[in-house]
Amino acid sequence: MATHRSDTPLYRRLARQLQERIAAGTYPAGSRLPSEPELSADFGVNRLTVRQAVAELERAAVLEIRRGVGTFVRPPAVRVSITVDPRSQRFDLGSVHRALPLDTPLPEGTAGVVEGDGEAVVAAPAVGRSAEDDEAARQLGRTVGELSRVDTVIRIGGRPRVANSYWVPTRPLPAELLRPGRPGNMVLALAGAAGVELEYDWRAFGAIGADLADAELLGVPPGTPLLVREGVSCTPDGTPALYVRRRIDGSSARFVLHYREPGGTDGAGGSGPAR
Amino acid sequence: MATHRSDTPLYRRLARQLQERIAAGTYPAGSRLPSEPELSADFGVNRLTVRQAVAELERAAVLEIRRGVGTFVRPPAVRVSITVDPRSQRFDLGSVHRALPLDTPLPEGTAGVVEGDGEAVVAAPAVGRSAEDDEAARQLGRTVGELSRVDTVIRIGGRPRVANSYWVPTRPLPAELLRPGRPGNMVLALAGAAGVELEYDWRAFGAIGADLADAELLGVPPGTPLLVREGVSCTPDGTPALYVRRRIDGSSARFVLHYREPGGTDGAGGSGPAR
DNA sequence: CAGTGGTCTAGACCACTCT
DNA sequence: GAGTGGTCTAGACCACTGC
Repeated sequence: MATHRSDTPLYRRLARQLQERIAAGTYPAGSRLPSEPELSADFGVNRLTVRQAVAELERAAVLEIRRGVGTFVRPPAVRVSITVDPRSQRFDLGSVHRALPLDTPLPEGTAGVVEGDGEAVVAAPAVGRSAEDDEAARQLGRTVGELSRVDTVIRIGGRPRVANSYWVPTRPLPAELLRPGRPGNMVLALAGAAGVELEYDWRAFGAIGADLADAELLGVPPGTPLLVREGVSCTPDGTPALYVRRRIDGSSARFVLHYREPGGTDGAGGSGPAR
Repeated sequence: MATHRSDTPLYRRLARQLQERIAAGTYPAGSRLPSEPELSADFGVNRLTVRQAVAELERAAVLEIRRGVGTFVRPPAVRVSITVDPRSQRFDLGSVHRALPLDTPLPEGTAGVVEGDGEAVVAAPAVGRSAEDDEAARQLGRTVGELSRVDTVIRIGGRPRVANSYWVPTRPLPAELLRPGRPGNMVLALAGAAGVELEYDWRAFGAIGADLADAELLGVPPGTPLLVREGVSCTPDGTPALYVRRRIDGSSARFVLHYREPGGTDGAGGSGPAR
């Protein structure tokens, strides 16, 4: 292994070999890889080099590492679909979408709604000089001093899956609304507090690695790919009234937008994303 | 540093300290961090521990590492907005959106459309037994044997930014259409080859770390957070006719969906996402 | 308890960038 | 050439998991 001449680093060649073995079925989905000391001996490289290769494949969602247990080949993704209604500011949470054939058993922890699910306030931080606060002020056409902010977390299937930050040009907000732990749909609560109706202006989708704060909120390692959905909602007369920024654990959830009416011909035999 | 008792690992405490210094302005945006040996000496930890902390902050898009030069505090993101028209299958590429105050200078390499921009074929792989191929077959309600596949890359601002895979139940496809390097909008070409019109059925957004193949195509390190946009388009009678899967470098581009008509009141003084 | 992955150190050599 | 980050090794100790 170490004798093989190449300009690509050893750990990446090792990662490629592991991925090839997975694709070839040598390590089938769900199976345990040889332990790090074993791989280290088999390939004749240091254990740290093995770890570097394994870490890359873990970030690419090819492997799943369970501390004290072993490293496993990830089965095909099963993710929560979050279906968005463009009219109301409402999600349809908890619909489980299986991305692969129907005979794949559901992994544990991906089932439907459980106790404690839903949205809850985690903090109401002062709107200061963070880059996010400045961005919110810009998007709403206000100064940071005019804004209030609320941070929430949405739990699905018992796990925190979405971290949210809301900025509104309403100050002060009712204290009850900001109480940590307060449950309930925050968009509706904010619209109610401001006494306005809200309509989508625009929404944008991006992807970023979890920073240290989001990693803690969502219970994932820093750097985990997060789906970021941000946007502005307006009152019916077009005044920007809400800037939202949501961070979603990318490996466990996805946003689905439907363009055709439900009940139409489904050529895939009902196997499309849950609605 | 090393004497400080805590159950959080040393490298993460170091990462947190670095992030605090960045937030506090000790290391301003765009500035160079002390070199790894310097940080190693300053904090009294091994260089590998420093590297672990820096690597986390790099994946979280807080730092940018330039080999042989140094490690820098990332300036506020400037990203290409990809605006989607829900009717046609068309993008509006190349519109640059600045996420932060307007006096921030544009970094190099983020300007408008340059030579070589646009979509080009990179491969027409056989539709075999990969997990993606199976998923495409399932979504289109076909067997893998009935499908053709084309992979393309879209370049914006001179850099590859979007990797695409298309599956269609048309076989064989015209050889000219599959020629590596062939430029032009692939959705339109595929619709033309099949002699049909295409409408959106659904689109889903997710986030995932780049696997080894996508990392090479996009010129980013494996594990880089990618925005994944996938979906099915139908013919007007509702027959699934195209499954698309796009992977977009999350740090440099985002998808924008507009819900209000253009020309309406823009309370933010025209500072919203490019249209 | 044995085995797994997680962290940390010390030291070495290399490839790259800029001057 | 000097300084930067990139890779790799050897060895150690720890925390977690499951039997």
